[in-house]
Amino acid sequence: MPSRPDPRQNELLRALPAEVWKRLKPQLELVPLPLGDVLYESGGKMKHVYFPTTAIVSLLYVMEDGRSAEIAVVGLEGVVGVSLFMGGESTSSRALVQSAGFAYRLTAAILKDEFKRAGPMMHVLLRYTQALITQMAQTAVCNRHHTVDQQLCRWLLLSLDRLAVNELKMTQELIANMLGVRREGVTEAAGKLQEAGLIEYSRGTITVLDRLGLEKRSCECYEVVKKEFERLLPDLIAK
Amino acid sequence: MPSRPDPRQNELLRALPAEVWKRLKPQLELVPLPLGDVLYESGGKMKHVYFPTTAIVSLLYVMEDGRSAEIAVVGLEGVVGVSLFMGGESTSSRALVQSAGFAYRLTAAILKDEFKRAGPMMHVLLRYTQALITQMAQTAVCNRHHTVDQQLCRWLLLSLDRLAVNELKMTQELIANMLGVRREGVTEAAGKLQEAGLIEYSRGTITVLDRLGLEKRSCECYEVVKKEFERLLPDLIAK
DNA sequence: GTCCGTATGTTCGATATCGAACATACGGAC
DNA sequence: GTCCGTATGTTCGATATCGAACATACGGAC
Repeated sequence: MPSRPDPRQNELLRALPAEVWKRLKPQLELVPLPLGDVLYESGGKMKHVYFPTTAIVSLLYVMEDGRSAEIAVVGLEGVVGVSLFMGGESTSSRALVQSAGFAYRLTAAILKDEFKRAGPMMHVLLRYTQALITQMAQTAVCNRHHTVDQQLCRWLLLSLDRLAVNELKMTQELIANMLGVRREGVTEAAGKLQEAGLIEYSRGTITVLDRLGLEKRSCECYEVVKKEFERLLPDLIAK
Repeated sequence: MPSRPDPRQNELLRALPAEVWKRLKPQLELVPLPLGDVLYESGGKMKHVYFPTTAIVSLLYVMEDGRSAEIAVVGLEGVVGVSLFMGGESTSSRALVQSAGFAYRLTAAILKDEFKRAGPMMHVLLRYTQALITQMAQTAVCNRHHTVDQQLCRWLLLSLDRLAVNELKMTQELIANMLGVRREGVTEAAGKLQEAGLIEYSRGTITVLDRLGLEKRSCECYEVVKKEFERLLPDLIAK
């Protein structure tokens, strides 16, 4: 893990005006997020919201029979725990650390107080939630219509966008759980991508060699989500 | 279509305290929503939000190749156009009238003004959005793991919950578009349900005979979504 | 350097869904 | 009552994914 990161690496925190930032900065608590850590369990009460800087967190739904599927992925562009300020206190999904790193967190009480001011923080959070909704909707469509090959490309790209490096610490088994397919399916799809020279992998590490190539092989879902984030988030500061 | 309905049939409007209601009531415009009407097109600018009373609206994503999938369904328990107050102004999905009826609408400007007061209306809308997020997440998982048979049950139940009657005006072709599967798949699944005595249908009308039976055949997804709505929405008024 | 746990690779039959083509029959318009 | 558009029914080969079983081989611990 890298050394103590700047909280402002998180795009939402960076978007806050100085006045708000001054108020919140002392309340932020740095937490290391090791791979596999569970930030929220389905149905559990949320005590914090997390603003990742170098970590990536998957929002994962686990079914009664143990099968699972990723609903969305959150990195430095977002926040984990939107249901806290939306009013639910809990979600029906699990928040799982997909890539180790750091995050800053705020307690539920402090976040809700700040949200209630109905100022810049609220606007930033709501706008991000809107982008998250798009990602979830796109996941639903992608699950319905696209092949494992395409989905793997989409997934790699979405993860990559939330990291500073082009290397993912991830086994095929874990990716399979995220995509909600068999491990063998991922092996096959990843094999094709490696053969095509787009990625390289071995035992828990995937290196992306040709990002553009991945984008070409991916379904439209990646582009749609990315563009929506770009549309909603760049002018955060102006709000 | 039934005669002029009471706007308070819509659960979100009903949840508003008298003071807010007095302010908004004169601004509400009754609109008939005929089957197949498109309230928003993907990417289009939203001019209104719609509070259905007797109509049902599908949030549908249409892909480049024309294939589609439903992301969520909205009826008297909700509102169409959450991205308007979330900050996006538009969504990447289409809002399609799935069952004819009525809705009341507010202009974007009036809704945003009311939202900005950060009062009961805001809380009601955010809480509903949280429930909508659950529905979308569940759709993603359901698309990944469940059979067409199960999904048809889930879909019928979700639609039924948003209607006053146990009869749906819907062709199998349209249901197929919603579920994102072939029409033949729906014919087969519906055939099984009819044979089992759970539903009865002919040329664009589906009557549910045995609701409990449908629930038994459905995947867990229906229950999860329903319970989350019940958890989030009954205490709306207390907020 | 060796061993062993675990990540990755391969194969095969089963199954759900697809895509296309065509058949049937309901029910409103006339 | 007849006609015809359209909703529903049926069949068949193709394909993606599943589920299970087993093989291979990397790389850290010792």
